[in-house]
Amino acid sequence: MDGRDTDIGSRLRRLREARGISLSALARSAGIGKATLSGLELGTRNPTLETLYSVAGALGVPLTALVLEPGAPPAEAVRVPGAAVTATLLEVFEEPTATFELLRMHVRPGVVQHSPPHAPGVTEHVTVYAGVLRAGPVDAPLVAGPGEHISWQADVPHIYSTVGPDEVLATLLIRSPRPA
Amino acid sequence: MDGRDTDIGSRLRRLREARGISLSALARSAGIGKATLSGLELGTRNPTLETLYSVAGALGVPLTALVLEPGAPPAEAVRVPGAAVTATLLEVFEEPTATFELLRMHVRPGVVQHSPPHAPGVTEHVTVYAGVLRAGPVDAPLVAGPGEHISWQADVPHIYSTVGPDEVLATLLIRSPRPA
DNA sequence: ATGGTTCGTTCCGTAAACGGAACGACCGGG
DNA sequence: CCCGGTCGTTCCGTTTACGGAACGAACCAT
Repeated sequence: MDGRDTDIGSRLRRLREARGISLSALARSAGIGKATLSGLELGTRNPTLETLYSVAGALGVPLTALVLEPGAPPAEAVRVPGAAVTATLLEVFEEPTATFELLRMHVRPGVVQHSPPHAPGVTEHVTVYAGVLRAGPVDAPLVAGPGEHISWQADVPHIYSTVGPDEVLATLLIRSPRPA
Repeated sequence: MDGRDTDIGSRLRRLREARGISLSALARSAGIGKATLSGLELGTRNPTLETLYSVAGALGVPLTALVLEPGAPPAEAVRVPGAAVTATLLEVFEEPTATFELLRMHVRPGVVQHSPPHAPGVTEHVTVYAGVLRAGPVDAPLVAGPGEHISWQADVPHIYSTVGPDEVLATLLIRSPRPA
């Protein structure tokens, strides 16, 4: 019953420590008591919605960042039946010279996904979060582990697959130059 | 102060009535009191996280469906007073070994943003969409143009600034290793 | 009419989330 | 050594969210 609260507690503590601010300081800027924040991070409290809004606001994150459910399926998932890759479009940027699509990408192990060539000049940029990804042109694929970033020209046939048994989680950025 | 609660209340009532179930029935299946649910829908209560989980579960919706405004503007921008950088959190990834925060970042020209060091091991990864960005450790900043990607260790003081008169648009990925 | 059912709200005692204060631990500076 | 400061936790009185019960209203069948 308190498992979820503990989840939120540890997630909250990591978010706070990632910013390098103290518990006292965060409590102060959030306008809540240190006891409240401490108990929240330790999972010994069942926070009120108002409290959650306060800390989320002080951290500068949306409330959903604190209450993210691990098992919740992403609503916008684009799933090609039987394919290795599932992608969720995060945002699209329309720039004068190009269009950018930022996606979150899952790659299931054991399958090699072939992708047809895109329009000329299109490049793909992947930042790997988890697992090891092998991706790129079919004749010259690249490999990237957690935290690494790879790019390639996508106007030729290219592939996505995992290296090893683990699922790959990454962000995929597709840059499509605007036809002049 | 209760504006947000009212928001959740009316959204909850809509979700319930869309399913054609009564307040009493939902309270029963959620295992909470009718008084609690009534007050929640009317916006006269400040619900506990546990209560929200119960209701969301009984409705068969993720918790974010109650908390997130579907048509809400991306009003999560984090603005440091008088600073050059405005960032919007796109997503948070919780991995066994690290936490990733993916942000969309704007950098205004003409100002140099100084950022204090983060926790040890934190790295930042930027993919530039538009403009030219100069960022990284204060003593060794990196430069990236559109489509380019740079990374650096963020556990030392670092800066963000533009090169040239144009605003910079980029994605910022912050990787915070989980303390072992 | 009348009894039985369910509706959503309000009342109320209890459990617990809240903030302030005190605590020991830790850290430079004098 | 001994401060003054900050750290995160714990203690404690106050506030309040909780569920059970009671309420009036609406509805239906007899």
